[in-house]
Amino acid sequence: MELVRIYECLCDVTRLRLLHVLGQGPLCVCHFQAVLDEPQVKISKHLAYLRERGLVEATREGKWMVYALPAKVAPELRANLACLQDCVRENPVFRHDLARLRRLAPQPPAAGSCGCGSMARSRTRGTKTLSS
Amino acid sequence: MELVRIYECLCDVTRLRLLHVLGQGPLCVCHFQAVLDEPQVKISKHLAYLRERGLVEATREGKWMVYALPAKVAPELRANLACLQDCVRENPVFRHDLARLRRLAPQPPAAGSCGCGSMARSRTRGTKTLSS
DNA sequence: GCCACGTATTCCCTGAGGAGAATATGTCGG
DNA sequence: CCGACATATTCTCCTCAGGGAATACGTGGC
Repeated sequence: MELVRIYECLCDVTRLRLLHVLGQGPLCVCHFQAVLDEPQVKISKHLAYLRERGLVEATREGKWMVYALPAKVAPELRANLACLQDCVRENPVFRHDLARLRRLAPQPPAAGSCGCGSMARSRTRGTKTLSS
Repeated sequence: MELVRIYECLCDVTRLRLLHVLGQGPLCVCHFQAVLDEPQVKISKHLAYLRERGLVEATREGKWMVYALPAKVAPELRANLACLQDCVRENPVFRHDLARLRRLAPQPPAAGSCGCGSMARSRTRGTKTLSS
């Protein structure tokens, strides 16, 4: 069942958040880190998971990997993504993600720049490596 | 995340089939066995799984346990069940389940009878215990 | 060629979950 | 009380998934 593979992808909050944010447009990993405030390895692994199963596609932009929903989305996936967007519309976590996304990139990141360098020093984790 | 719990329930074909069939109305375990053609333990465990997570409710009818979608379904669940019904509409397995369901119970099983006794000797599994 | 940066992969540990066989529980009819 | 039936639970085995730390890889700048 193809459908089951999709649901397996939706079984994790991190992945839900990734997909939800991707609904707004393509994004690079460091942006995801900043938006979700989760460690790099976590983001990266979940994106790999989604990629293996074809829920997202990745393209290299210089040093950055930009992830996006595939150009042609299967109907079942499309339906479920719509359903997801609908279900989390009022959820604080997901709203917060969108808020941070907009704060980071008022306009969609232009290909080739990504803007990652200019923003939030992506700390590796709660390790207070900063301001110490 | 409440939503994640729902998706976890949708990660297994057997459970998808159970929920799909339940969309047609309440059903007892032996009917499920006949409709899905799966062993008793499998059906039973997956129903228990769904029940723990509140996706289905169970009531005893004499010797039979009748499972049904809960009276009040949470909006997220409702949305996802609708999405599911939509996604599997053309899937052979799920269509087949519905076909067998209709063949077994042209009219919804009356509470108190269940009709289980009158129908398909529910074999425990592919074990050819019958006609030998 | 080396370094810094962004990202992916590996390793290790832990826990969940699916399958089946066997067994237990609950309910009814006698 | 016993036996038949419907269903649930337990046990064992196995695979997969998640988390984090450490490390590898790829790219661009000097």
